[in-house]
Amino acid sequence: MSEEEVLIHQLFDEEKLTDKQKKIIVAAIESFSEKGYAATSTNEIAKKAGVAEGTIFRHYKTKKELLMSIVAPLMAKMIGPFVVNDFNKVLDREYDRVEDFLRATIENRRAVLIKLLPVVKIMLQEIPFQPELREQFLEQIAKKIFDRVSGIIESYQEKGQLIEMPPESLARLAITNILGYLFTRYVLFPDSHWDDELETERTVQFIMHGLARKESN
Amino acid sequence: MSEEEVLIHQLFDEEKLTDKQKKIIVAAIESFSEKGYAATSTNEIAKKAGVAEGTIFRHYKTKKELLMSIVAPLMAKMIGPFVVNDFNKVLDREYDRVEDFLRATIENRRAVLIKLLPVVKIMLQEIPFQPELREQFLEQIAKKIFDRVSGIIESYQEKGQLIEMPPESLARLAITNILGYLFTRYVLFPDSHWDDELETERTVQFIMHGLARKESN
Amino acid sequence: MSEEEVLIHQLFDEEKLTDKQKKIIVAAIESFSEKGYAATSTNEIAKKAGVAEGTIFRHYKTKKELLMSIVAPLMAKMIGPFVVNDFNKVLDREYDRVEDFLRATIENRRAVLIKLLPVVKIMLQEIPFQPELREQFLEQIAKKIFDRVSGIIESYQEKGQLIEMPPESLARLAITNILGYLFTRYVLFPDSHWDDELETERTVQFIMHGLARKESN
Amino acid sequence: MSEEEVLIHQLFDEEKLTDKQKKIIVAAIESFSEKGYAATSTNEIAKKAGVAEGTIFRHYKTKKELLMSIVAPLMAKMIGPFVVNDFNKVLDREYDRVEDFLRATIENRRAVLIKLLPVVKIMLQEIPFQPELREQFLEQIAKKIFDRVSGIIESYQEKGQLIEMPPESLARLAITNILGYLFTRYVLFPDSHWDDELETERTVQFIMHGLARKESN
DNA sequence: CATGAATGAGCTTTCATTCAT
DNA sequence: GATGAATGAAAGCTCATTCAT
Repeated sequence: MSEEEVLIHQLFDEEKLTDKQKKIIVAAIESFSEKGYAATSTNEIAKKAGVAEGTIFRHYKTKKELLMSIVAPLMAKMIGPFVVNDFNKVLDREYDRVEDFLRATIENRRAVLIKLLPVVKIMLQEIPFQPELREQFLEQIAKKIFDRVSGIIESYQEKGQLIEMPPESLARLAITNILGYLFTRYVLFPDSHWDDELETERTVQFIMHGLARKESN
Repeated sequence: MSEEEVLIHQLFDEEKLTDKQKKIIVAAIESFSEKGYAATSTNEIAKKAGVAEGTIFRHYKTKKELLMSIVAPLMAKMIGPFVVNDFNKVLDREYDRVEDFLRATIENRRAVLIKLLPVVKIMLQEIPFQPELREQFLEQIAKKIFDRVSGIIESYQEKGQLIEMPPESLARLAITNILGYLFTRYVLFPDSHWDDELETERTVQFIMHGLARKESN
Repeated sequence: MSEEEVLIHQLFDEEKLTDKQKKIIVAAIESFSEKGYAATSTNEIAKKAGVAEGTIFRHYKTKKELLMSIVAPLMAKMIGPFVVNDFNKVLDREYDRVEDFLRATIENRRAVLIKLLPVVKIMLQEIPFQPELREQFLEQIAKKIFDRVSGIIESYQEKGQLIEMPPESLARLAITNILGYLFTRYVLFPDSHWDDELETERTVQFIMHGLARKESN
Repeated sequence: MSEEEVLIHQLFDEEKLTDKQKKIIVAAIESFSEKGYAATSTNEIAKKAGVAEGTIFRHYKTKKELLMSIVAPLMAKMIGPFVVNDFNKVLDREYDRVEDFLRATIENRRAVLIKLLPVVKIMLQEIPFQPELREQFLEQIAKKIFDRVSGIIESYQEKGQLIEMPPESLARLAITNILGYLFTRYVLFPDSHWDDELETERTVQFIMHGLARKESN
């Protein structure tokens, strides 16, 4: 299975797509992520996909609908692991210590990010300009993840592993660092040399203990 | 002085702009940040600025040149405080403790960000698509800031205030958190209720000590 | 078949043109020859052709490509009769005397000129400004015709019918007179009264004997 | 006096032109002859002339008026030698033989053509598209020259030097050959190697005796 | 289903011309 | 007289979308 087919498969696992549809999606993802949604013409997508321009509009009423059909499944994917019903309990059992939970989360999100990187780029680019997308993202994705993470954090607080601070603030800080790390690693400087394991560990340790030297240690 | 004039003044302090040019710049910033560069037509900018479309092209040979004339000065502004020659020494004296340095830096960058927020949005949006911008940003801005912050961190490490870790990693973590905070505060959720002083303090404390509860306390 | 269809057929005999394409070509020829290439707008051509402006650019990437698509086949037509492989031999047999060859050539070129007159005008107008056209014309058309005519002249010289003079100079003089005649007749003063047969004969006689009165006759 | 000043002086001998006006004229001639009237912008002329665009329109109400102000004096120049009142008599006396008259005319027109070549090009280019120019040229220039040449020819006919044929036809043939020669020499192939004296002589001999070999010689 | 020619609104840019300075 | 900023119409060209085949 080629890399593109993996991407398609990741995004549209259950949906039935014709062969041409897949080609259109792949071409659109490539062009949108390279040049931006507004700067990509449907003609260009059609050529890259090897289909007639009319074929695009047979499957997607408008260019925007094509965009949405790409980005929407990504949102579902992103929220996925956090909305499994008994996520908390599972986590509680699986990861006794916050560090382990963080490490696992980073690895988990990293896997998704790498595979879907172009689609993630498209989503981030278009969120500011597509109110529909923005709303969907903020209320359905960001909020849910945020709430769930807050819940998890609370449970760790109850176990006395985390400092006393409103869980929302802790969630913000934790999420910022995980996403900041992945963003720096894969979007800003993908070409630098990275020792992933080491840098992950540093990020985890930083989240836990900050960067102040402990005098008494 | 209106808010717009402040923005213009902040960006183009030394440059001499005609009245029409200012109007064009203000209109372009507004439209670009609202709808994106590619989705904004020069016709729209002209109307909003109250000038003829031809007037835009008298001052800026192309639409892209107009974009660049807006974003380039921002870059200079961003890098400004970090390239003052003896920044390190000043800081060493002024801020004995890392916390104070962090707090001051957050406040300092916050001021710039608030005033130039729309331009910052434009820059972030277009960096992925304008290779010229991207290169300028990465090599001239990001790298310089990164190096300078690394230097500052080293000096605090030498004073024994920071943990032993490659300064570059520490710099990444610190910058991520400051920008992540400002981004969340002003770009993602500008409309939420924020207790700025408190949240700044939390961010600083987090950077210093992480979010693990200290057993010995 | 209308006059326009004849023109189109003459130029694009083997090519397959859609109906709209034919209309565009006809309209472009008309406008270009009347107002000149640079002074004709694509909007005007579209209106005259009864198609949308976009349709023009679907078939021809640029306005210049439209021009070239009109003029290029003319060049092929012009060179046509001179590049038939065994042209010389045929001529040798067919026209024993130079006079007969001249007369036949004038009639032959006249027929092409009349049918394609507007296109000829366009070509002559644009040769000085389109380097591509100029080069193509000089090297591929003018040179070939010139060489072939020189060859023919040489064969008549060998038969003792023409004076001793470098064939190139003779060719220049002969061609100048034939084209000069046709140009005067059809381009400069098409509306004067012309006795074509008589004037052709005069031209032929002039080319042969000049305009000096033969004292000894 | 530079080459440009010579050109200006040749065209506008008696007129009083300001320094800026001269620069405008020179720049316009250069651009018009290189790119064509319609394809030359006033902005381009202004830049090449080193004046403000407004200055052009201070001297010439429209772009077309600028064109006319360049081409009109050329027409006067062209007709010049032919309208001197007693041209015929002078010629009769000066050039007893037709050959000498032809030779002198070629040399005379050659001098004008070389100096004013760019302006001649402009005129030839624009005659088909500027009705005003066309009319002026045909009725005032071509006709007058034609008539005068016909007259001269008649006088040579009366002296028994030229064959019996309507003088208009003879005039057409003679003019065609002189212009055809000069056009080939200076416009079509200015860069070829030319032995001017020899080629002139050949042209004269051809006009006189044609290119048929005289059996009795 | 798929095509691709056709559309016409809209795009960026250029133009000749005006006019306050 | 000279300037050059300003104009807005018009230029060449692109676009998302439609529809007959």
